[in-house]
Amino acid sequence: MAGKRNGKRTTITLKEVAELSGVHASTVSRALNPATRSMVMPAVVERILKAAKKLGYQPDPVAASLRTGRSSLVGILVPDIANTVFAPILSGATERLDEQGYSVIVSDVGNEQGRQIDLVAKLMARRVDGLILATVSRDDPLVAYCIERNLPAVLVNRAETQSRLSAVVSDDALGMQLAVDHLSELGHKRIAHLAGPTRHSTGFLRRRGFAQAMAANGFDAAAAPCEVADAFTREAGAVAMRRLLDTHRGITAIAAANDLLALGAYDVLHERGLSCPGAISIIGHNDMPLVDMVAPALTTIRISHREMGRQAADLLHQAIEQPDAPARNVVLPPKLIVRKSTAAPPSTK
Amino acid sequence: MAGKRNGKRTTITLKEVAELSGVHASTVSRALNPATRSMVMPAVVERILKAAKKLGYQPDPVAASLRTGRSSLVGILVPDIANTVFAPILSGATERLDEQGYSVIVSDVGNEQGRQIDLVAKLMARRVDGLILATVSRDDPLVAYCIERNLPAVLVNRAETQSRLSAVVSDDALGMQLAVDHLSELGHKRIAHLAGPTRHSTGFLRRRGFAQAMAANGFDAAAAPCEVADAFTREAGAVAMRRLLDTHRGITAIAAANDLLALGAYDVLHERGLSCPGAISIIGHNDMPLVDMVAPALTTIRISHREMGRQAADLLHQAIEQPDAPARNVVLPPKLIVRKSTAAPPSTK
DNA sequence: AGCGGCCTTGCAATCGATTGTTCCGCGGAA
DNA sequence: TTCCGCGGAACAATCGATTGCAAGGCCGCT
Repeated sequence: MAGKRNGKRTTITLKEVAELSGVHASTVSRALNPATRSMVMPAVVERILKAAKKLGYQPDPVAASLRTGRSSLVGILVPDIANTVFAPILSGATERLDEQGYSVIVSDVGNEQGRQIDLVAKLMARRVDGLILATVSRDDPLVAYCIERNLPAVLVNRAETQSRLSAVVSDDALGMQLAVDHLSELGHKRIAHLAGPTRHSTGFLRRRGFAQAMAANGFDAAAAPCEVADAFTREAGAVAMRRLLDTHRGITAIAAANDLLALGAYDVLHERGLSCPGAISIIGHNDMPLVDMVAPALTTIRISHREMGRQAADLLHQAIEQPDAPARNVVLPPKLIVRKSTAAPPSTK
Repeated sequence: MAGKRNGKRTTITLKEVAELSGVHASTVSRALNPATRSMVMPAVVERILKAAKKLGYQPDPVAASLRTGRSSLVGILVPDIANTVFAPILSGATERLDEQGYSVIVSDVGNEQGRQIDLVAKLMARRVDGLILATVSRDDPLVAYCIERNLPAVLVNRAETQSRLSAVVSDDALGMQLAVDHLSELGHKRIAHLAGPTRHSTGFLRRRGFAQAMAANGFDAAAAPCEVADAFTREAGAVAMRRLLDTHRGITAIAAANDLLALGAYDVLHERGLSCPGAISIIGHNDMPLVDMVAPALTTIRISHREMGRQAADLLHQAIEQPDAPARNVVLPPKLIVRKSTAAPPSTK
C-alpha cells in the first residue's frame, strides 16, 4: 500500500535491486551508501549501481529515518515568513541546506511563546536533525529546551545573551557606529535613536551600540534622545517617532534600529510637514528590498541576510556532525549605504 | 537508538502505553485514533488515554508514515522565497495547512525545469501527501508528472492552460480592466502595456486582459503599444520600458503587468527626466509591500496573496481527501488602489 | 599442512505504528 | 442445551532500510 500511488506504479525497494543484481538487500544497502561502500567488492558495487539505475531505485527516506533516527530534515522557525527581512534568510538557508542534502520544514511561529515550544516538539517528533531559530529573544526558554533534548540548533539574526548555541548575527555595534559616524561627519549634533524592542538582541545591542558610538564621537550618550518601539514595524516606528519629536527639541538626525522603524519615521515626518533630509536626516538598518525606491531613498546599514542564512546552514551542519563541538559565533560586518535620506543639518541661526 | 537523543530520555512507544494500561499495542493504536476508537470499549479507551497522557506519549509520525504511506507533509514549490509576492502566499498557505495538521516542506526552485521535476521526485520519496505549486508555466510538464503519479497538487497564482489541477488565481482580466478603466477615466488616450513573460499565465492573461479592456474602452487594442519583459523583475521592466519609449510616441500612461515592472519603469523615467504622473502615469499590479512608500506612491491592482495561499491550502486538503473530485478553480477578485502615480494626462497643445 | 584472521556477503533483528486476521467468551435463538 | 454470531481484544504481518553478528572462503604464516 505504502509507496503505491496507483495501480501500476509500485516503488522499487532495496530487495528488488538485490534480486536483479543477485545479492542480498543488505549488500545493496552497503553498496549504495558511500560510507559503507568499501565493505563491498568494487565489481559487485558496480553491478549493484547498474541495477539500481536500471530500475530507477530511489531510497525511501521514511524507512531509513525510522531505522536510523535521522531524517535529513531540518526545521526553520521564523517569526514571520512574509517579513522582507526573514525571507532572504530563509532563502539563503534553504539554498545551502539543499546542497547539503537536507529538506527544510518551515514553521511560521506567530508570536506566542508556548506555541513555539509546541512547534519544536512536533518537529522533534518528525525526527528533524536540527533547527535554525530566527525567533529567539535574548533570554529564551526555547534554547534550554533544545539543549536539554540534545537537539542541534543554531540561531540566526537574533542571538541570546548566553552564547549556548552557535549563532550568526550582524555586528550590531559596528552597524550603529557606522550610522552615528556618518551622521556626525555630516555635522549633526543632536542625534536621536529610534530603538527596537529590547527583548530581542538586535534591539538591545543596537541601542547599546548607539550609546557607545555617540560617546566615541564626543557626545553625552546618556543625554541623547531615545525612544523604544514596541515592535519592529512601521506602525510602532511611527508611534515611537511621535514620542521622540514631542518630547525632545532640536533633533536633526535619527538613527533607527531597523528600516521599518525608519519608514514609520518617514510617515510621521509626512504628517507634520517636515522634510527629509532637509529638516531631519534618517538612517535605517538592514537595507531591505525596495528601500532604495522610497522617497527619499533610504540611507541605511546593509546586512546580507541571505549570507546570514547560508552561514547558519553551515553552522547547523557542523552542529549536527559534531554535536559536542563548542558553540561558535559568526559575526558578519554590516556596511553603510548612503542614499538620499541623510544630509547636513539645517544651518542653525 | 532511534528516538533517543541522549542517555536518559527515551521516547515512549505504543507498547509502553500498552503495558501500563494492560492491553495490546494494537488496541492502544485503535483507542488513540478517533476513526477506530469505536472498536474499543469506552472504559478501556479511557484507561488508555489516561496512561498515554501520564507517560506523555507522542506518536511517531515516521513510523506511521512508513506503514500508511501518508505523512502529513505537503510540499510547496516557489520560484523564489525571497520574492515579496510569493512570501505572503507561503505565509497564508502554511498558516492554514498548519491548522489542518500538515507540516510544510518548502522548496525554492530556482529556474531550471529539470530541477523542478527532481525536487518533486524527492518530495514524493518523502511521501508528501500533496503539493502546492506556485511555479508552473502555462504549459508545464510538471502538471502531467503529478497527475501520472496520482500526487494531489494544486496551483496558486499561476495557472496552466488546461485546467487539469485545481488552482487559485487572481482575476487577471478583471485586474487589467480596472487598470485600463482607471486610466481611461483620467482622460488618457494613449495607454501602453508593459507585459510580463507570456509563458506564465499571469503575463499572458494580463496582456490579453489589457487588450480586451482597451477594446471595451473604445480603443484600437491592436494598435496599443506593448512591450514584453523577459522576467517579472525591476531590471527586465526597465529594459522593456526603454523599448516602449524608444519605439512609440505620445504615450501618457502605462499599465504594467506587475509592480516590479512598474518600478523598473520608474527607474527609466528617472533616467530620462520624465515626471510621474506629470508626464506619464503608471499603474502596477499586485500591491506588494512598500509600494505605497515609493515616490510617487504606486497606484496598483491589489491581490490578496495571503488569502490566495489560504485558499490553495484548502483546495489541496480537499484534493487529498477526495482524489477523484474534479479540479476546481478559485478566482479571487482584485481591487484598484489609487495612489499618486496616476493622474490626468498632460494637456496636449 | 594446518590454523588464524581478514575480507566479503548473508542473515535476521530492529525501528514504531497500523491493520487484516484470529481468537475468545458471552448472549440470544432454535 | 447447543450452536451461531458478534463485540472486543490479541496476534502477527507489514512498511523499507540499516546494521550487529555470523558464516564462508581465501590467503599467509609457521
